Amino acid sequence: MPTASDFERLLRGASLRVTAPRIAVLSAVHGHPHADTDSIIGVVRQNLGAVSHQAVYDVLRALTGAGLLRRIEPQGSVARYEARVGDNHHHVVCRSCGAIADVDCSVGAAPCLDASDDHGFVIDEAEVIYWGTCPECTTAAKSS
Amino acid sequence: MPTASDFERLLRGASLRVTAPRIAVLSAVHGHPHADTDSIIGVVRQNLGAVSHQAVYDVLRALTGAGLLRRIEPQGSVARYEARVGDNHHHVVCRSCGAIADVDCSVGAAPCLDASDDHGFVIDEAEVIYWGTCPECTTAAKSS
DNA sequence: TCGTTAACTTGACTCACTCCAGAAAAGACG
DNA sequence: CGTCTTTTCTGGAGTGAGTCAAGTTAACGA
Repeated sequence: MPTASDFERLLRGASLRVTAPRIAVLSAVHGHPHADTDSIIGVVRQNLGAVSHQAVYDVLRALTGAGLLRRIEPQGSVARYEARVGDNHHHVVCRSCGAIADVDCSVGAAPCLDASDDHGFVIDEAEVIYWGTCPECTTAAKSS
Repeated sequence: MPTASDFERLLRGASLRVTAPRIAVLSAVHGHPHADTDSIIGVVRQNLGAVSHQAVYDVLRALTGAGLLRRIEPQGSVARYEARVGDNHHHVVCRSCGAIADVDCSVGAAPCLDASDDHGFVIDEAEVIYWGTCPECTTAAKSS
């Protein structure tokens, strides 16, 4: 778990101003991967007291734009954020409870980066989402 | 392009009642792949006259549930529907204009279906979204 | 043709997210 | 340190895709 000064360095590295809400948001996302915006707001408020939801939305967008955070939004779910960036990992989503887990790239590096027929598109990223059932829900389904 | 009776057969095959709105929605999605809900409502109304948006939402959900349609919703876009189902194809999305194109599975069959570490999840589907720039936007960017 | 049950209509409502204008704070520069 | 400029934060109103609920209508099997 990085410290506040680590986050400060991150922000400065991205030439972003260092503010308490930003540190708090970074910290919240590091501590709660795949949290939705609402939970993040909750965590930030626990640490800082009153912070407008607007500020959190702003910060999340700024940090996402700067590449410090990654935004993921599986179907049927609200936007979620995570702090693991730059390592091209993917996600498994539970169809039943919506839980999300990280998955590293399966087939070596950049498995599916080449589409068979790209229609002339210039492709720069392949995003993979695995759909399935998480251990808890699998167990629950069996026992019912 | 399938005919109305083809759609009727599809519906009966899924043990769904055959109604005008359903035929119209199926037809609209076949004719306009990757259309968003609003456009679908527009097309359906052109063919049928007044249809409540609720009905279209309902039909879309019923047909998606029955596997007759597939719902896709890339980040930052509203839900879109397409009629190609069961052939495990994927999509390229243009970052700039949001255009969507179909892409067949690149690496033979079910390329990325196995995650390296599945955290105990039972995975049944891998969804791949390629992000890039479509030909039009690439050209536009160059000439500017 | 009749009854059951699924589907459709209408209209209100929710909720994530955005827009706006003004106040406040951060960083730059002398 | 003090001032100036720029960016960020606050609070509140607004937007829009999608959902809920109750009542009516129509499909389809008997």
